[in-house]
Amino acid sequence: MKIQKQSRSTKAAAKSAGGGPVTIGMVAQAAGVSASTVSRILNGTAVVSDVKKLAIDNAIAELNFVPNPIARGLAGGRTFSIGVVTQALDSPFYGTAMRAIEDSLLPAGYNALFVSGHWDAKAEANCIGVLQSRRVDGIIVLTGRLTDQALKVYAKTQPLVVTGRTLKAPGLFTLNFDNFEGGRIATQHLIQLGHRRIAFIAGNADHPDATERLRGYRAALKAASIPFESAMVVPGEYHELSGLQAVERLIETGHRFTAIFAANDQMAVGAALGLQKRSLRVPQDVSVVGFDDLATSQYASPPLSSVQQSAYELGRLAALAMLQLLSKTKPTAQVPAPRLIQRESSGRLIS
Amino acid sequence: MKIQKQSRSTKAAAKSAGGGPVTIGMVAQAAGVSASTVSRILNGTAVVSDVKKLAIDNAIAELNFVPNPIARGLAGGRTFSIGVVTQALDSPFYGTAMRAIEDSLLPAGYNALFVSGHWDAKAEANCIGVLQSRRVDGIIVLTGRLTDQALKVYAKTQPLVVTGRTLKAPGLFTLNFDNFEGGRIATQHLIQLGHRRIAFIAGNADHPDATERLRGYRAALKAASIPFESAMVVPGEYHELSGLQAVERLIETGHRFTAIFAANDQMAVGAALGLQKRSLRVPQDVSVVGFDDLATSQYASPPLSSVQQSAYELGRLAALAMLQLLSKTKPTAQVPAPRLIQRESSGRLIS
DNA sequence: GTAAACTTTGAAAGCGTTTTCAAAAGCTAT
DNA sequence: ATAGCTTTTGAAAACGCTTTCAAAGTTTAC
Repeated sequence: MKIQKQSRSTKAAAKSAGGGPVTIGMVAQAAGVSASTVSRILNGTAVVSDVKKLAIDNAIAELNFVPNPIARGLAGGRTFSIGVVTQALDSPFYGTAMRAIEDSLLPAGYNALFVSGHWDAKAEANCIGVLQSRRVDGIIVLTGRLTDQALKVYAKTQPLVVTGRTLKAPGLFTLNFDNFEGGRIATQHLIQLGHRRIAFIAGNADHPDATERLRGYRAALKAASIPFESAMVVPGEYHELSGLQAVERLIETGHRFTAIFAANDQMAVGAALGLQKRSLRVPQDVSVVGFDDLATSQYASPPLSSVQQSAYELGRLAALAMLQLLSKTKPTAQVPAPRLIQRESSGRLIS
Repeated sequence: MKIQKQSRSTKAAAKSAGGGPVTIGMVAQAAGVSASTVSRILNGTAVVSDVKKLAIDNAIAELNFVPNPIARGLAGGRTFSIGVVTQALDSPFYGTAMRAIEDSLLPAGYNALFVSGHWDAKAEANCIGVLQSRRVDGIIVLTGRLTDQALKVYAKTQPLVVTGRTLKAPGLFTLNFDNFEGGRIATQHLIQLGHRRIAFIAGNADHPDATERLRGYRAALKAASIPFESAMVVPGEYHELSGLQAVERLIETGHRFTAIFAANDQMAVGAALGLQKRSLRVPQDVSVVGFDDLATSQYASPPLSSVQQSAYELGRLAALAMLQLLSKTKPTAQVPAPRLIQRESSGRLIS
């Protein structure tokens, strides 16, 4: 044993000279203590005498020591990384949420591992498998397709924060946006502008967000005693092209409408383009309202009225909740209520 | 030693019953070989007899064994993860590149670790530090602000793929887009449409992409014997707002122009909006051409003419080059040449 | 038939931490 | 002082893998 220690020290010294990574052993040696003690102050897992603490702090600073997260992960079971399952790495909405997550996690010493599930439950399960094999300390799922049941099972193994649904289970925290209310106020806004023939471009029916927004649309119509017409609802797929196609379909079927509410901004932008292609002016001929209030929507032509749903805030709160979950504090965050941002794409009905 | 082995086996058996993670030791035991041998076929580092290979393969399948990347990282020095330094997690252009990187890396058994440098050399250096501490096997830098010198130093430690510049060094591969040519053909396109008073909205001057695009603009003017006027060049910052502001400035200074070439699509979109706010129609009054051909640009109002620079292809090639670097093959990938995509935002000069 | 040269294999030593365990040291109360 | 606590500390084991080393087994060559 003595020999081993000797060899260790020699190697440590050699390494320090060579410039290789600094290890906890080297710090220990420099401070004249054992590695265990260094680990203890690193993790705050035990009290150490002030004099040693000082020596160690100095040694750490001097050697510029950074603990190796890989080794930490192996030994301690904590990797200080949080897995984030997003659906598309290039989504304008979730991109902002990812930025917020990174911004919030980094100061706490955590890294985010982003993987994308492509809106597919199986791919998502795969992602979670990858994240688990990488021993992430927790997982944030941005609005996926997994079943509530599956999520509850995952939550048993590690902290889980999920957006886009409401669910209660130990180790699980959900953050849900009031899509119903969002749909309602968007429609109400158009009604208040005098519109009564309001088309709705829906999202995928198997997407809970989408169905909630539709419900909001119907509720607003009902409140204004406007009869619901199923022909005014056309399916979309949350991207620009489907918004454009939806408008074509609406026009071709010959249904009159003076306003369009699209279930997200991307479809709203596509719809606006579709209208302009048919020489319909926005908002003089048709008003358009979107949903999400993407950063780019204020620069659309014309700038898009939309239901604000702050992706940044969503990401920030998700990260915060995860940190709380990890520190055994009960998260209580609440997503801000929907708010209508009126811009130039919606205007008073000109009869 | 015998005792230790005994205890290990016991624990392995217990774990297998308990449902905890399957380890290489458990596989070894099930197949009746040593852990070393299992490791060997896992990594293909040595020949093992067919009979044992079969037994091990079966055991792996049976136990559903997945090697622990953390342990692998510690022991072997390979983590099967590639760090990606992007500048903004929510950039439409780099988002697409990230998607391509993930798409290309996953099938090869690698994961991507995305971190963002926020267009700041210091933050970028920090990112690289984080990635290194996580022991990534290689780093892809998407067009950062670090100096060539710094990159060369990093390349000495681990494989490095960098986009947005041309550089030669061992362990370093660069992937550069011909921004000069892109700027040239965009301007040439406008000239061919009859425009002679073409404004240029530039990107940040400390961004090599931006200066190259400006050079291309000037070259095209020169080729057409159009004198360069510095008043026709206004600075921008690669986002929509700066494009809008640039147009305001151009109009306020009273310089006549019939076309605008913006150094990226986001500024072009902002510029189009700025023109429309002044009741200038695009393209009837002013033609607009962008750069990057973002996915959303075809849905702008009007759909934007732009210089295509495939972010997906860029990401794909970067990932591919990284895999080649890791397998000691010399990467040879080349970014496709710029191509002008003509849409409705640019039209013949109506005099 | 034996020496020399490979080939296949397992034991054991790492990789850089954390954590358990027990020893050492410092107190308190008798 | 001394027994009995509590606090601080270091040694060593553990995490799950890779890799080195050497032993055992197989060929090949004379």
